[in-house]
Amino acid sequence: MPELPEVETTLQGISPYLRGQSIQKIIVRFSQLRWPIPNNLAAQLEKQTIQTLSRRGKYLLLHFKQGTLILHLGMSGRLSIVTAEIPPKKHDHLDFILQNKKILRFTDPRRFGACLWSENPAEHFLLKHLGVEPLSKKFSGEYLFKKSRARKIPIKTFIMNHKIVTGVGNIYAAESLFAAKIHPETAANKISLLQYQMLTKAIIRILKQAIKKGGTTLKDFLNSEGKPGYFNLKLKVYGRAGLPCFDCKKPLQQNRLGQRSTVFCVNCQKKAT
DNA sequence: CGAACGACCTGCAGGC
DNA sequence: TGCCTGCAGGTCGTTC
Repeated sequence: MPELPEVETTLQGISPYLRGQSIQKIIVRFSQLRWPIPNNLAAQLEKQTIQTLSRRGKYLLLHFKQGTLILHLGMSGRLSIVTAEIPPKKHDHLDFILQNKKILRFTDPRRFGACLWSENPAEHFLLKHLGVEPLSKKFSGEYLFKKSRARKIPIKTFIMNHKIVTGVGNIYAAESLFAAKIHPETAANKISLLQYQMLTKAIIRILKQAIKKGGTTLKDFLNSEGKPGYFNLKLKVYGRAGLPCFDCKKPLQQNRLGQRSTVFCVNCQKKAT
């Protein structure tokens, strides 16, 4: 489900309910996520106050006086704000019961998500090596150009590497490359500075637009209020293999690239040589 | 160092 | 209806 826009949508949805609230109780129903939820989480956080919230790439961060709770939604994770009348369902692994009686509920069928605690998040192994934020000033065509000179991997794999730039997943990588008219299999070091500048602009524009629309709902993404996002109405290539390209009307092709399905237009997206 | 790929896990669609 | 296969929004860890 979640790439950067979905995580950002989630952050914006839950923040008003969480900021300044203390945690009354934590219920862990199932702790085996990508990494086990720490045993001492409840002892650590009960009666403590969530001061602020933020996002780093696809990670959601809840900041407390003593440290930071790091949440990742994996492929199928979701956070919602519920009340005690709503009984937990099968994959509702974790509840944070707040002072205001609202509950922050973590749901994740595939359990690729994570919930970890760190007293020094900047040095945490999951966050330490993350690259630039695509919506920050550091993200530019020059940056990608420079980082890519020794890289022969396909450009799509390159921009999905979060040590380079964080938060660009399979949907938005495909959409951005279509917008920039770059073939997803082009070697990263064969792409010109000018093309990287176009690509950077496309990524920024598409991510911002997706956030504005509340993210992309394919099967099951719902925001924290249980409402879907509407960016899927704007998708031009993702999920459209075999259907006509919106620009040239030729059928879109689907290849497998770095173990991920990749849809593109052979006609509009040219490989650099 | 970079590249390729297996691994983690459930749910669902499609073929037989 | 049921069984089997393959695929799904992520990304770490291992191996070469």
